[in-house]
Amino acid sequence: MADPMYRQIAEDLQRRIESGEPAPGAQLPTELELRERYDASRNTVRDAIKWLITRGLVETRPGQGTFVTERITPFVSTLTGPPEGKETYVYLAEVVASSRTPDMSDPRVEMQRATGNVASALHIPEGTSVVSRHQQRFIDGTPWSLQTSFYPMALVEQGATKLIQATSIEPGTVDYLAEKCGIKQVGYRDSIAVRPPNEVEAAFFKLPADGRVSVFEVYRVGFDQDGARFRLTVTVYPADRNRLVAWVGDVPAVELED
Amino acid sequence: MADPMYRQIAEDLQRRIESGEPAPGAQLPTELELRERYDASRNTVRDAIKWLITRGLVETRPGQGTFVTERITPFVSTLTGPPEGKETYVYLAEVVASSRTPDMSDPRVEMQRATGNVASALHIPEGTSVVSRHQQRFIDGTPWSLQTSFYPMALVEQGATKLIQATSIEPGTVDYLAEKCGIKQVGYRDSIAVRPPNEVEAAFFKLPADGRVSVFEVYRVGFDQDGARFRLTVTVYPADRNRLVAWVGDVPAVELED
DNA sequence: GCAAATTTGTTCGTATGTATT
DNA sequence: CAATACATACGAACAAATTTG
Repeated sequence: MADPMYRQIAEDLQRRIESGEPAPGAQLPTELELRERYDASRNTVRDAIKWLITRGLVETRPGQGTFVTERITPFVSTLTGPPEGKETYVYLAEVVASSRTPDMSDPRVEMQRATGNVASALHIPEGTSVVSRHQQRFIDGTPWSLQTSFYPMALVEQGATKLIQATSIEPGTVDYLAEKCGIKQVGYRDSIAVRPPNEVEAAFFKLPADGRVSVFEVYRVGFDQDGARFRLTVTVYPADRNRLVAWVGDVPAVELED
Repeated sequence: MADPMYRQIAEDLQRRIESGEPAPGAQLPTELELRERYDASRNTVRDAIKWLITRGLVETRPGQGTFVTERITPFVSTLTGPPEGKETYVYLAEVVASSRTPDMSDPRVEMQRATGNVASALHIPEGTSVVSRHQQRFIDGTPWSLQTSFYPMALVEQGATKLIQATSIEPGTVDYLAEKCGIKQVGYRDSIAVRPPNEVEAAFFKLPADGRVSVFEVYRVGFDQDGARFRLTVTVYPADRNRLVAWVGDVPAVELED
């Protein structure tokens, strides 16, 4: 008398899937067939399938059936780079092979008052005016990440007026701020957390509506030559198709591996 | 005619929880009470609660009720440090306050043949003999991470015999290998992924059995002065109570914030 | 383009088991 | 031991999405 029946069914299916039969992409027997095979009710079979869904082993498509999930070759983003560097580097099998590059939408620019998270990350009082620049980023058409950068409004007053224009800043915001305000980024710090996606994120990344796939949330704070914080960038990556890399010291170039 | 009823119930409850009523830790009305409030069946109410569980908003305790989950103050681990550095640094509110330190079990040492992941990370052929050293790590009694390091058996043959003893190597394995084999770690690379926990991990970290809370998996490969890979460390952290930090360039010491 | 068949999604009702107080 | 509350399991019906004829 060990596990409940739905767990036993789920574990039997899991063993079969992990042994490669049915293979990734292939369809499982229908709920009615499984009901007969395991001599259980359809609801119990559905509980077993739900358990497998939560673990990412299968996915269901209404009107079609239940399928073994296929492994995605992940995008690899490197967090570490030159302190004065512009953006996060990305390596991925397809990019390397076909020299495709990330693509991003024009920014949506908003004036906001700094709320708790933003204020404490930038070390400014809550309610301080900030500019937020929000972009959707794609790789080869696939939604890759959502990025929002926050800058104190004071920078705009110091001449960095492009910050409040809804166009990309070339060759990069860090260079632009150095030129306009004399702010040089001498370092940055990333803080990485994992959480379930909100509705906007789930829709953009086309994540399953059940909130099973979580997202990486990377807070990057930029420091200038005076040790002051002048920029916060929050980047959200779906955890099912992304991998982050950080390195220290003397290491060879990144290849693709585990 | 928008969402199904269980979603509407879930979203109503979510709004209430996010507005702070009921507060974290407090109990929700029982399933039977909710059944009456929303004029739905108990099963539909349970579907709504399942949806909230998946998103980490509530948890159920058999015989007691359904409760709003409490936020955990996370452990913060810093990935970046000196290349020749020994271990990952940890900062956390309680540790800083009461100067508590991480605590780890004696290693479980095994001789293994390198499988796919290990072999490709260490750039050795599959089947090569390796030593694995597995440790459980706690902070103030709380399960914090599971760590397994893999070393090519060749290092043992070169004199690093402590690798196959089931005791901690003080002051650190990196120092020990420098002394015994002349291998100096000049850099390392971390690769961070997120996945659902396996059964061992779920049990050790006391994660909910439904696989909802995922884990960080950090692969750290150490490189020596010849650019060769001599060590792979795989560390697994439960994502609900951990946060990773990486920094580049000149940044002030870490404080606790978002 | 439409209708039928197939398959999963939602909702109800009911009964019994198990954990906690 | 009894009461309470969640967990599991069954059966049934209809809805919604998709494919097929």
